[in-house]
Amino acid sequence: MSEKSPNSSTPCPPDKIIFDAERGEYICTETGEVIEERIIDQGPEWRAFTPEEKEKRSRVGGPLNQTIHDRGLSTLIDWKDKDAMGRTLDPKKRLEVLRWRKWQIRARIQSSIDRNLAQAMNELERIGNLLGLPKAVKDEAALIYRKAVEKGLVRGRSIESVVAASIYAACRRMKIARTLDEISQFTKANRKEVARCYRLLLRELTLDVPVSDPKDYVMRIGSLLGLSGTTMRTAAEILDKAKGLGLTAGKDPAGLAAAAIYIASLINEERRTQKEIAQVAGVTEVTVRNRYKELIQELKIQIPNQ
DNA sequence: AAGACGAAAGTGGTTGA
DNA sequence: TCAACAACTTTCGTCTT
Repeated sequence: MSEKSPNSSTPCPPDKIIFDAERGEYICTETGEVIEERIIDQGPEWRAFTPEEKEKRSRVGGPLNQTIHDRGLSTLIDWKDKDAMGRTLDPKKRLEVLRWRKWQIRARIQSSIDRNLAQAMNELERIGNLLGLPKAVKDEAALIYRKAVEKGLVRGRSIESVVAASIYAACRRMKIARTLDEISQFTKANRKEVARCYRLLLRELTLDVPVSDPKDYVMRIGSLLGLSGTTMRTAAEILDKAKGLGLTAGKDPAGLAAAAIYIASLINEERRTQKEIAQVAGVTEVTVRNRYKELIQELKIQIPNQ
């Protein structure tokens, strides 16, 4: 699916390629092109300053960032000063229980953010992969989510829905066209909830997100339908003109893109049915038809028959 | 038989009082 | 908080290829 390969045909002088260890990508300093991503860092994920430390931390078991999740089975120490049989505890025992409680609460607070993040990253990775998102988008989403956790926005909301909202926000910012429906499809949370979280993120984190452009959808819809570059370019031109005439305001960008694709497919004799296009665009045929009708009318586009 | 078209009623979200 | 409203969906009947 990905066209990116380490030895792609694009000329990029070897001395211009640098390795970005943070992101795990090889990047060309000339063009900014990502040569290869998902490089596995073979080194340890910790630093040791003394030989003893190194000895102590040698790797056994999984990596440090594995998800640690208590599955809701963590022990709770009751606030009542009774033992399991319901008897009142003697004063000495009481003090001891008090210490346990304090210790436990502290440990939980300290690890709660980490645990939350670990679970969220798991979830993010899962959804991101199902949607086929590039690493850069997942990173952006992770960053947004982390900020949300730090601001305490996740409290009272499900991790899943906030993760989904972060992904949506990241997609919007990176101009990767994905609808809310597509993203919430892989989540237990419904679209409404994800949308609400998304708006919350925008407001609380003051993310600036560019207005979604129907042209962003053209590429994806086009390639999903196996259309030629010419057709996609035609569709983009149609959308540009439509924008100039102010036809795009308040309309579903996916629907507009679908209609533009439909028209372009007719012009370039790569005909696809309205149903096919509507399906991959995530709108109905009716919407495609309505946009189509508006576009050819307002732009005075002639469809060559046959 | 499948696709295109359009009308009518229903739905969820935004806006403005 | 509620009602009006625009955009979109669902459903269905008709016409065209």
